[in-house]
Amino acid sequence: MKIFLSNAINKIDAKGRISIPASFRSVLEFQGYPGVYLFPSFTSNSIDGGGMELINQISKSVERMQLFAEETDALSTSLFADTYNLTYDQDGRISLPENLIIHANLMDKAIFVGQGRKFQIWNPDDFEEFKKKAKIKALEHRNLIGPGELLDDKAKDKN
Amino acid sequence: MKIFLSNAINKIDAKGRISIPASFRSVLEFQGYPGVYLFPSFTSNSIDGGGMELINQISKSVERMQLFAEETDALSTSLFADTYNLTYDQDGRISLPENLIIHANLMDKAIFVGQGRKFQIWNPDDFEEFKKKAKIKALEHRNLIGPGELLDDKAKDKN
DNA sequence: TTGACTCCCATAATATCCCATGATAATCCA
DNA sequence: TGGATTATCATGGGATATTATGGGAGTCAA
Repeated sequence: MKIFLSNAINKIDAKGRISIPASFRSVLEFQGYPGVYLFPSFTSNSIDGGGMELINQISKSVERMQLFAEETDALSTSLFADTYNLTYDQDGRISLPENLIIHANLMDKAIFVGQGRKFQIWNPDDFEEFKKKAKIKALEHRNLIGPGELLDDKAKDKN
Repeated sequence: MKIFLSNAINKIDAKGRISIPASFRSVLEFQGYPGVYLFPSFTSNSIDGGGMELINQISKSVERMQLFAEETDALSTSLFADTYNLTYDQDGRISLPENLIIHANLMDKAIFVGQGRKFQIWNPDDFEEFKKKAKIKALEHRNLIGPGELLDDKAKDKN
């Protein structure tokens, strides 16, 4: 298995720990390192997460942009300053930094949502909200996906 | 054999397990991995299923998109958050996630329906219902099928 | 010493492994 | 050909492994 799939609601315990879903852990470990990279999402009140491959991809895109030094600094600061590299304990749990908990409005539960290359961590209630809108948006942008794959005839007919 | 053909009604046992038809399994394994990818159909109360080829196609489409954009998050959430990669036991059985059972209204039986590149899992009663309507629609559109062509996606895409 | 963080173990729920059985389909052979 | 023997398959169930989670005890730093 090599991409982040499915979703799971896990509990944040009294010590502030939360289990990373086992299937996500196996993706992280497949990428070569038993740790996770987390940072606040740019576009929503959620946490973006991924493994080595995601961080490498981000680094490369920054390099490719060939910006002036100060611009690169500014960009990489905003990208990496709030990025945390956390290792989980032998039971697969991490303690989320206060920073991220606030950004994602987390209380006693959080949902891990697979998004392929990366995943997100949401307050379950907020995510339900987002998911409804996401589905509508996804249908609007279905042309970005190859012809005839996922959204079958009925969806296409809505054009 | 390399595409999903024919159909079979199998039982969901007391533990929630169901056998994937042997002929489907051989297609999945032909694609290189003894596991199955399932997600709720966008357009009906059924489950879409396929193997590595299906998921690779989807992944590639999303990889081409911008990493940090609302549209990307929306689309990849819709595509991956409810997609499950299940491996079957040595008897060819899987346990369906609660999520999918609810979406497809499954009780104690389910029908696997081959659709070429992918397949669907239905509540058998719902599928009968759907089939009736599909047949009527097919008759209405029979003129769209050119000589010597089958009712596959290539033919349909000509719409 | 307090609080934050690990490490380790316990537990309950669930998922998976492994073997047995009955049914059906395929093969064989006189 | 037709009847018997084998395979293959779906399914049942006991045993085992995995997972999420709770909590005790140790470590470290301020």
